[in-house]
Amino acid sequence: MAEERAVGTPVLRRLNTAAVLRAVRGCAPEPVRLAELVRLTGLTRPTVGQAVDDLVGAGWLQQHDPAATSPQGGRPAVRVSLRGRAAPVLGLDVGPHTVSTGIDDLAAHRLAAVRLPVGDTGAGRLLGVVDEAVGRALAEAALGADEIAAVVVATPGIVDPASGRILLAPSVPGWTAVNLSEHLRGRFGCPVRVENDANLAALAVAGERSGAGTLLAVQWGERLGAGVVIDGRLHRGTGAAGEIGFIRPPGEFPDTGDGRGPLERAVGAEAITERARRAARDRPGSALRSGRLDAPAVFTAAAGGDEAAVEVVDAVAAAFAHAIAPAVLVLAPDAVVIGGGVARAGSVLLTAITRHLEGLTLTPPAVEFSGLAEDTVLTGALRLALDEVWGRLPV
Amino acid sequence: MAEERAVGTPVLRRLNTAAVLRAVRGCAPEPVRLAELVRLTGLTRPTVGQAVDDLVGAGWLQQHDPAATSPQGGRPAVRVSLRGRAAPVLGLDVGPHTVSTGIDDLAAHRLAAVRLPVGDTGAGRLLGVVDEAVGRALAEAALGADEIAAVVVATPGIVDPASGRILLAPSVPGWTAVNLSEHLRGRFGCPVRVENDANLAALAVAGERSGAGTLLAVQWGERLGAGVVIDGRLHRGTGAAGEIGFIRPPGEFPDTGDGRGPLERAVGAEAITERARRAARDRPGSALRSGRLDAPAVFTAAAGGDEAAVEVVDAVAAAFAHAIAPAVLVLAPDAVVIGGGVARAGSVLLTAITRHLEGLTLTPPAVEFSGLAEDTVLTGALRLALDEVWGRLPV
DNA sequence: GGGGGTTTGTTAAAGTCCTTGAAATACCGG
DNA sequence: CCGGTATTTCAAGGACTTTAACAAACCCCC
Repeated sequence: MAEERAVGTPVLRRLNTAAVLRAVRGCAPEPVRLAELVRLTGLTRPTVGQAVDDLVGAGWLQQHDPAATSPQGGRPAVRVSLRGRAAPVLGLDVGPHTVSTGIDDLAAHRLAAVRLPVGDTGAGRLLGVVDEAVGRALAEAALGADEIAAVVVATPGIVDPASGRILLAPSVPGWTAVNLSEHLRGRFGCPVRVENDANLAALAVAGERSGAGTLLAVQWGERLGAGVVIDGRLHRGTGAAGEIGFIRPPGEFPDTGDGRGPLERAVGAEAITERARRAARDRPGSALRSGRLDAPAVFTAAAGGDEAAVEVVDAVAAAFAHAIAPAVLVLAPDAVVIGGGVARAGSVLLTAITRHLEGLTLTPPAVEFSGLAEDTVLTGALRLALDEVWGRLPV
Repeated sequence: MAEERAVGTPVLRRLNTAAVLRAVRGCAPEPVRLAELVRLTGLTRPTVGQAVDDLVGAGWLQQHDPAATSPQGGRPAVRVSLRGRAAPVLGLDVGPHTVSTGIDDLAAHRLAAVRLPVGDTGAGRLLGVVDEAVGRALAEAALGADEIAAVVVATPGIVDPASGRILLAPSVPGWTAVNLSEHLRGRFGCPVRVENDANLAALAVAGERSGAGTLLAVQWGERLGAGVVIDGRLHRGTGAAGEIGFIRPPGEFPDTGDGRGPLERAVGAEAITERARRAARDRPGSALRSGRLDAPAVFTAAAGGDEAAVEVVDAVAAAFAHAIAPAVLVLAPDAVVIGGGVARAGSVLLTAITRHLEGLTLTPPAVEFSGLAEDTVLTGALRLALDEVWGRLPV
């Protein structure tokens, strides 16, 4: 049955202490006056005082000198702020070419950031690079592995929610055989969560926007992935949610044998280049025939009005819009945010996608580019780790 | 900022009383011994006693005679149960042909059920039928309109979550002009919520299954709609979530001018009949040429091995699978449950859809028929209304 | 330099609630 | 009529928050 927890008076203390801690977090990174906390939490002065004493004692908060800033005449206020090092979290983005890791403190301050290239692909080698990146980051933050409060790892492929095992990762050969979460759990004494990279990127994108609402965040580069964030929380479904790369768009796109999905073969960065190459063949005057031909070049040419490039962009936008339209109809997201390499395409692609989606959906979502840079996935991993820590407020 | 509620000792009482009430609900409709509640809630005897006294005083619980059932030797236990009439809820399913209404008590006991046909279509007339159905149901349950604690109305079309206005309802001409929620709010003193009918059906289907997980519940008849339920909660998105009828499947399906979406024109019950008619034309021996030709007949013929019928069913299944595959990839639901008229098709359709989905998705969901009967939508409306009441436990 | 004003911190008493443990109650079977 | 059993009732004790009054520290201004 619904085994409810017994509720005695001590629970009140827990609740109030947690409320105070959250209030302090809401003001981070600024130190807060206790009187301000009274106003924020609605609790009374003695209660807040008690809670703050407890939190300082447990290492969650640090007291500041009353010396600084005395705004109005009156007794100098005690000011407290988050003691970030109380529960630092580690994020890890394991990609086929690069391993990025970062350490954030409780207040989301970056304590360390390390990025290492992966020379030759190979799962065993990758694990070594992961270890080295983690070691360097810990050294940079001057922390021991046992001090880390939560670890979140981003990896391509599908992750089993329960075990953290990687079930499918076409882009890293042999990667599914490695039990990454097991490996890291041995090194850290805290929960280690492995999550799909596109999902974490979605979380990062959602963090940039307002909390509520539904978001479909697409990562669009050579490969395509997406994450669904509903009211600030990641939607995982049975585990493989957001795998838009395997949507089958109209038309035939032969299997490339490298594990890519149909949509990736149709509108991935490489496919865009290939489309442009074919389009340029029939257009002697096209800008696509001169200079280096890659996806950015196609978008630049389209922005300049080059007919062949515009056609390519429109075809790509149409294929993408048709592919995601059913999902947009079912989810009715507030926005579709596009990140990854293609996000640097400029507005040509955006407007085309918007136009096509308008004809295919009932309440067309806003279509936007993500403003986040290369470390989107890492940001999302750290964000999820922080959420995890804040979720189990161990006051 | 995060305006936290002040937490004093009285809050404890609220919490515990609510826990007791939930525990009683968990045992409904059976009366519960107080000692049992102590075990269920983990609270102590005096606390439970206090809470029960409060709840009986407020009318939420009713005490039973100790006369009945004395299982073991010992002092007869005080037994309490939900006083259903404390907060009855009213559900309303407004369809183009029928208006159904029902009243449930707190324990989800049906107190009244009224179903009225709508003679001629027309928004004004429909409103009159709604009023009559509500009036009859109230009379049947011997309740006044002011005693109802929550009202949920199911309507076709897209509903604005904020105002409750109907934004788009192709199947009922003029229906968007009627402010249904305003009309009912004038009659009831409680919250009135208007919700898309397919969404409510989804909620009902989810209620039949275990609580957690992601569910895509499709209503498949002349028209197609769906609802998304995630961990027991309805996903609305911007308001139009689940409108799968407007997915555009491959192939051309001319606009019929009655507001139907492309997928409805491709695989709706009527489209199935039309497909069968065309298939039968070329097959002199087909079972489809004899007898009445409608969707059930097609499925029956396919189950019997009729070649033309099998082809039709397979084509329909393929179109449906292709249409929802992108949504399945993005959502990764545990199950796709199909209700509505087509759900009585038998397993021919199911297996065909399952087969096609397996090739189109990474983690194919279970595809099932809903076991619920005609009043699925009404059940969902009542369920949501009850959730609403239980959500704002006004202890 | 001293007093008023202001803001904040401190402390003790009171109130509310939950818990503990012992005693009382009510029914059964023999 | 008497133990046995399960439940209820009652009173004392402990934990927490609140209220309210008081003390501290700083500013400004005369």
